[in-house]
Amino acid sequence: MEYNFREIEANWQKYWADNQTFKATNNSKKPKFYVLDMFPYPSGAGLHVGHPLGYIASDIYARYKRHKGFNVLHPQGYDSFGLPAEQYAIQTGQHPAITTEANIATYRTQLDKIGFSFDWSREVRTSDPNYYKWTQWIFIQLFNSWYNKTSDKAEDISTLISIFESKGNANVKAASDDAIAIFTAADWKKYSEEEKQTILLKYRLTFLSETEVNWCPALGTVLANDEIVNGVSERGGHTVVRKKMMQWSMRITAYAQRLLDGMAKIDWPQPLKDSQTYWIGRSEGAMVTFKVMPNAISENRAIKLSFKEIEELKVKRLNPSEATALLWGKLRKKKGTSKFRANYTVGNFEVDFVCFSKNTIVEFAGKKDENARGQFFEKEGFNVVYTTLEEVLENVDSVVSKIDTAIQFATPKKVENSENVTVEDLGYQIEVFTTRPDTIFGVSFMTLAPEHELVSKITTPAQKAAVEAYIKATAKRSELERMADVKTISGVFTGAYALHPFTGEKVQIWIGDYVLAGYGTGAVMAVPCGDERDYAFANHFGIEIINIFEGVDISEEAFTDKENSVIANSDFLNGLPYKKAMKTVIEEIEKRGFGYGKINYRLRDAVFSRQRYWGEPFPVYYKNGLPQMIDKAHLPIVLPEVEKYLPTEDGKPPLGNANTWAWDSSKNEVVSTNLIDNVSIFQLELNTMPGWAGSSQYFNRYMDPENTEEMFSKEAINYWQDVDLYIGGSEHATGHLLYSRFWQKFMFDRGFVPTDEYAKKLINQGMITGTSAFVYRVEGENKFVSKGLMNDFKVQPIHSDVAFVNGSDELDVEAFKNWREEFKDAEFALEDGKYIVGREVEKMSKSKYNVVNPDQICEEYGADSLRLFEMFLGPLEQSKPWKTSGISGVYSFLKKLWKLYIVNDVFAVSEEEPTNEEYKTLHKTIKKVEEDIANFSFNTSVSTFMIAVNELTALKCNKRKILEPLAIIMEPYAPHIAEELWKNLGHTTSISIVDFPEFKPEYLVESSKVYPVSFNGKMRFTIELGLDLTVKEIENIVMAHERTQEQLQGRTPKKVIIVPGKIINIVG
RNA sequence: GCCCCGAUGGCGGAAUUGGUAGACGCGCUGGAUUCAAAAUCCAGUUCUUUCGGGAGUGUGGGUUCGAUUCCCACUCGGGGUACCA
Repeated sequence: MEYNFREIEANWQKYWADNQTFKATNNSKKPKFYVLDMFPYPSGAGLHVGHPLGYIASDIYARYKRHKGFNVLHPQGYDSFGLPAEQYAIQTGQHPAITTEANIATYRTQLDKIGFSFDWSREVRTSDPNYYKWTQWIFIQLFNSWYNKTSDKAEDISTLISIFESKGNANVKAASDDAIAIFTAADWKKYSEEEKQTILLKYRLTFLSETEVNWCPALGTVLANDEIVNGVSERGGHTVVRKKMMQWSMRITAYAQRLLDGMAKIDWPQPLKDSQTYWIGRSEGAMVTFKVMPNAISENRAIKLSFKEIEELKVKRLNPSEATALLWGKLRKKKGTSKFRANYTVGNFEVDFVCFSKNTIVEFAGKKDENARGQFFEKEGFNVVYTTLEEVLENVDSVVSKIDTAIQFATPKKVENSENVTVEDLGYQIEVFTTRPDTIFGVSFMTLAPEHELVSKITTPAQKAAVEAYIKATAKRSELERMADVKTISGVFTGAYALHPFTGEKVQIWIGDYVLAGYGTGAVMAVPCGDERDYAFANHFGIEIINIFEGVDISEEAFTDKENSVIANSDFLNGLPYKKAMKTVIEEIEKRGFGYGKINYRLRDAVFSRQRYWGEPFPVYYKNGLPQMIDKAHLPIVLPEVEKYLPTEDGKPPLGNANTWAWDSSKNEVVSTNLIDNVSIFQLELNTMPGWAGSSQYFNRYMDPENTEEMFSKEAINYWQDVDLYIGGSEHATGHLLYSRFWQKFMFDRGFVPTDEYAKKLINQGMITGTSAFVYRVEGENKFVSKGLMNDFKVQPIHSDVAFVNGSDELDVEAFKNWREEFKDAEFALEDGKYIVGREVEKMSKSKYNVVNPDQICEEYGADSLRLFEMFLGPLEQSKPWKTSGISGVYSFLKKLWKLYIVNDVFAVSEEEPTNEEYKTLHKTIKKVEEDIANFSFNTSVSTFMIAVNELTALKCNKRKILEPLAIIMEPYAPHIAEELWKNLGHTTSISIVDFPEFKPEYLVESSKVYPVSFNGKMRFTIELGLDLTVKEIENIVMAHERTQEQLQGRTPKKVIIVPGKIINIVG
């Protein structure tokens, strides 16, 4: 009776499928256990041996837990939306759904051959409308929510509306867009529905905003930071540029602190937690406001805007509302001193129209603004004309005449400064965020990002040309150039000064591209003595460097060791160490009112729109430019058919090609785009969702995947709760694994899920790399020399397919010759009659001809061998190279195991009582394997099995009481052979849920120990002694031993250390 | 630059709280079986040696009776991230 793995494995795979052996029920008396794998993206290349590594580990764990009496949920599915299928569609015209379906079929066949205990009845696919219905539903929930910082959780938008209705927004603490105008309850009630919606959009957890995005022209889409590698796209390696676009964003920043805090209660790998912590980038510090000194600018105030502002305002100007367009049509004709500008900024505020030479602002506010905005304009001496959109639409000419009257009487405001020069004080202020407010007395200059909105306003005439040239030069530099060249120090003085808030001294204001517009406020207070970049900048431009550290020499470099700093030369901070100084200075800043303590996060809100076809469509249509959610009852909004998968000619996303992509709001259905009338039929959103949308809650959908009424029932989520073990790659550290935590917290806040962390334990499996094979071609000849001879020639290494190479690195020359036409007639220089290849460990890839498929291995050695070998390779979390030749070890182990159950070529076990020695082997194996599974140390379990089988073979053990439990403990690792043995042992049901054998320590009790005897820590010989001996007795025996005397050569030992049961060490 | 992980025979790796370094397997060497091959089985396999031993876990130092394991400094390799104020 041979071990016929092909037959055995095919039979049991069929049995499991036919009997739904691994189907999990949503109610059981057993305790639950949820084992999850990161579901794969079904690529066209299929699986290579690296992919199943994590699945095998999780499968072992799941199978083990079934033996231990748990109701195990172990599902699998496909993350089936994504770029490759779409790229393929663009090239071939094949619908991505078709190629995806085919790829999934291949994956399924490959996975089935490995014998996983997945509950396939729960399969999900992110591209299935029945699945993405719920992705759309979550999107709507996010849209209908805001983050209340007071209750520190997401709440329904209705709670925000009721606050607005009763108190306005002045006291609302929310995660929201910056600079939302303050309004009262009365204001709110007067706002039109459109205005209300516009305001609410600034608070919603998913919101539309004009964001600077990573635009990849070659792919025609926006990419997230984690989709960009070294400045180019991860897929395809195309150039990426910055571009402004109207995009959906997710307010993940609202959860920054909770995402940090949550890590304390989850058992995830520390490096992964570290990288999330770094990505979130919490820094504690303070916001400090510096006043800009009044300048001697006498030019007109119609200062050119920075390019950032121009970009922003351009969009507004290009898409004016009807009323704005109408009024602008009139005002734009005014020239000279009556010249107006539309959508301009004054101070920190944006106004609808402004005429600087006449100090006149026109606002669509209806009435005078009593808040900061109105007060600022008043202080600045602006004359504000208030009008409304309705008024303009009704009678534009009367509004124009009102404005004419206003500018007739207006005069520019003049103020006196200390130097008695007539200047304009525009009340500009620069806000900075700093993590070192304790060093504020060391500030000797400030630097603004070139894109900072104040740059254009504060620059003096003398510096104007230089500043503009610098801004232009910076704008031209690509991200790549800026990244490649961080050492060059560049910047320009604006000519303006700020006032130091404590000392009142003049501080130069510079611009420099080392300050990033996108982080903090886009401005820094520069402390050269305490910051390397500030130091380099000051040094380069000859700016003063003030030393405010006690006993530190800063003549060569900045002193950045904050923990060991003591402040000096700083008024009330003198003598204080870092922490105390921080606390003191923040208190003082707050007391004096020019700043406050603040925690800043590096984490940005996540852009959620992709200009792609193959992704989830948004359940959104647009009415008067405002997004409207489609009711849950009408979901899913199914991805429309398009003729071309490329962006449209006018630059719209691929969905712009769809003919049937409009929403009929009365019939509640998707209709032809020709019918759009903006009355009841509207344009649907053209963007699709990013790759991480579908993967952010899939683990919860597995709990109740067939549910058509809810994403999952309350009963299901309350039963399964969360994932007990999650296995997948660490490459998702700052992508999927962060976004899914964010969504889970949101779902928790809104009461949909019972826990705010969805995975208690996470393991990152390491990568399996390939072992590439190289042949060496003599340059200019069609001749290959064996590895040992290559030094005698000038050779060029060429990848050979690893299939042609055996375990001894010997090349099958004939197979290689037949591989490609050009090698047919090649000459081969051998050594000892063999051609030896060179070997190198590289990532598995088609182009390196080092890919090994699991199917090949299953065909040749069987799934059980593959499973054992993948585990045997090394620690799960470590990356390790694959070498097929090694598999013969586990293969012959399985054959040996099989033979234990065979007597005279027939299946037979003896009912005889096992010997103590046989029991000892069994129980030490049980003990070790259970410990190994608990530690995810699957590689050592495989060794343990080998040792057990070797020992039992040596003992010629054929006893049921040993071999039956052995089959059970083998089952998680090698389920097919275990099932077959179990059946042959006379059982009629699957082995998969029988109880795991109980470990009995009494079989491992020893009466003696082979002690190592060391001299000065070096082991010299061993001696077997009874474990019941006392320390004194041991010492007497050892000291009397002839080998001891030999080692000591007459010396008396200084000390004898005896650890009973462990070692004996003689020092002397 | 910063953060993280790693380094043990020809190779993958083992040594769970500091206690016999190299388990288990591959490969290799020799042998048995065979007409031969495959398969299987047996023995050997860290280096070195004058066969008594001696050295040895990336390098240098430290703590300890004892260090692959703990501490300090460094070298090399892999991964992540990047002018974050």
